[in-house]
Amino acid sequence: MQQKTQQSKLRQKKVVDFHVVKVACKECSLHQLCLPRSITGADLEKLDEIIERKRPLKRNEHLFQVGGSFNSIYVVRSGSLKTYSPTVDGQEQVTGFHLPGELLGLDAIGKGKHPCAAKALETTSVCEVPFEHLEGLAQELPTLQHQLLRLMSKEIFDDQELMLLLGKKTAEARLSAFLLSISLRFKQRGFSSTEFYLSMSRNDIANYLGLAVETVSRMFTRFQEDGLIKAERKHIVIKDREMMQKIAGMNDCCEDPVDDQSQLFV
Amino acid sequence: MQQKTQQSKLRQKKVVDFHVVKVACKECSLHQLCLPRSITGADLEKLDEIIERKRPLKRNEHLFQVGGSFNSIYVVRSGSLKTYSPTVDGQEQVTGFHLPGELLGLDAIGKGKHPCAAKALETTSVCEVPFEHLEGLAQELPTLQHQLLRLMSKEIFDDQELMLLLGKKTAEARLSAFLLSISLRFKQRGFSSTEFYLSMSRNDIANYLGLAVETVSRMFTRFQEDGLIKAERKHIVIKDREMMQKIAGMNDCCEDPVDDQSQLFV
DNA sequence: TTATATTCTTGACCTAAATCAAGGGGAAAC
DNA sequence: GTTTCCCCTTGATTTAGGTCAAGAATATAA
Repeated sequence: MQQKTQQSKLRQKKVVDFHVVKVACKECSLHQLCLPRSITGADLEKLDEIIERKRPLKRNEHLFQVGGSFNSIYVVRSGSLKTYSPTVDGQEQVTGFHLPGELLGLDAIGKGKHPCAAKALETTSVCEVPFEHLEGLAQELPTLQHQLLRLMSKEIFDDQELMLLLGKKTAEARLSAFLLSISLRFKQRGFSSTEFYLSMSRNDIANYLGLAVETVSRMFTRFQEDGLIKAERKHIVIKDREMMQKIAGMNDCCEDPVDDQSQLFV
Repeated sequence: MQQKTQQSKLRQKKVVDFHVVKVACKECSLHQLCLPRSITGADLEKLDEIIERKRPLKRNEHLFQVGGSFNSIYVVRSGSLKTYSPTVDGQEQVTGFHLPGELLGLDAIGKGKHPCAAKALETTSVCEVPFEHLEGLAQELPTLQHQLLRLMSKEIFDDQELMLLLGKKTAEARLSAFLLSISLRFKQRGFSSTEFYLSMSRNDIANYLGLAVETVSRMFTRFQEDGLIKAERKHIVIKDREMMQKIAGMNDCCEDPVDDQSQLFV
């Protein structure tokens, strides 16, 4: 009861709508992660105005489909999604996983159409940021323009890391690097970096890493035997991070300190 | 003589400097490829002002080194470069090839340092675009901001295509896709799409595609035997594009019509 | 020009991971 | 509760492509 009243107060003049629940950015638990520090006050309200919160997606629901027209970028608030595109032979290719605080849709700006589909791996809520508005706002706010460019640059950089993984690394290095990457991303969002829940199936992981499911499964088993991790179904515990980094053949750059400026909205 | 006088006229009040030869954008042969159509007149002059032309690089000279601080993005005017980063085991990983009209350095915006090095594959000239100035200008010119975002998005999209290649395709599909990609890029720049010169070594190609040199060599041989291409050292002729597309397992999207808006500067 | 070093090609062999095949265990549906 | 289906694991076998080795062609240096 008490809580309800508080929430109402916070929502202030906003219409309560059970389908599109609006929660202002400054009330969001991920606020400090999400916005450039320098954006505050009036600017923050401007941002807040253009952002829409969609009703949560259920598992396996799509956020957008391949070829769908691009209007917005999305930020994961809770839950997780995978993006994937169809290949010629009717298979699907998983192109990425998106955890809370991470963006989707940047690859669609160029063509104005989504080159991949996005599907929720669990119950997931996202913020929708209409791109035209965002562009307009970036025109006014240099910090925001800068942040946007940085974010896209980071995406390019990350993709290149993954290319390296796919092109040159063994199955065991790939899985190790994958787990460490997930671990790091959870850590950056303030979650445990040693213990987490993998919302995606082994199949999705294999697909993403360019391996067969069987290979991934075998690697999980081997990592457990070697005492590197504890894996009970989707619940993972990293036990020997040091060793896993060695196996992954990590560049030092992957251990860079968390960059607070790395996110835009949540 | 006549020509010289003309050039002098065109260069107008600019100081002639043999180290940094300045040539205005509107005089550049690649002008129409390079600039968004809507940028003209006074805006074009603003752009022109911030761009620096560096003296040409000789083969094997570096444009920038790994870890070098990021100040500018670069556009290839003629020649070509490869970008590569060092791996843990002291090897190098080729992350891309850059043909005339293409950009380098977008992956460095995020961290402010170059995550890869860029080396000329032949005598190469580039335009240098100081990033701070570009950002400032994009703040004034919405078209430019938009163009910049589009370009970065395209880079993300292209990287994802390559990830797919590296993760799922056979050696023969990789090489076929590579050759078709080069062919398309030459075409977009107004060169022949069926006959071209590969400035990079087999080694670089193999590295880039995540294959052994020997495998690449064998594939070249096989493609010739099958009458798909004619390859005499680095001179390549595409003889059966249709079949190569089949082998590459191309998504239809790769045959998209040329997008004039795809470039920024040259 | 000859000498030396790359870069490329080809062949023989081997290994990492794919494929094929068969069970086992949870979660969702009835 | 029981059934169904999907996801995961494990084992046996195959294969694409890596590695090793050697020679040919071309480029670079002397």
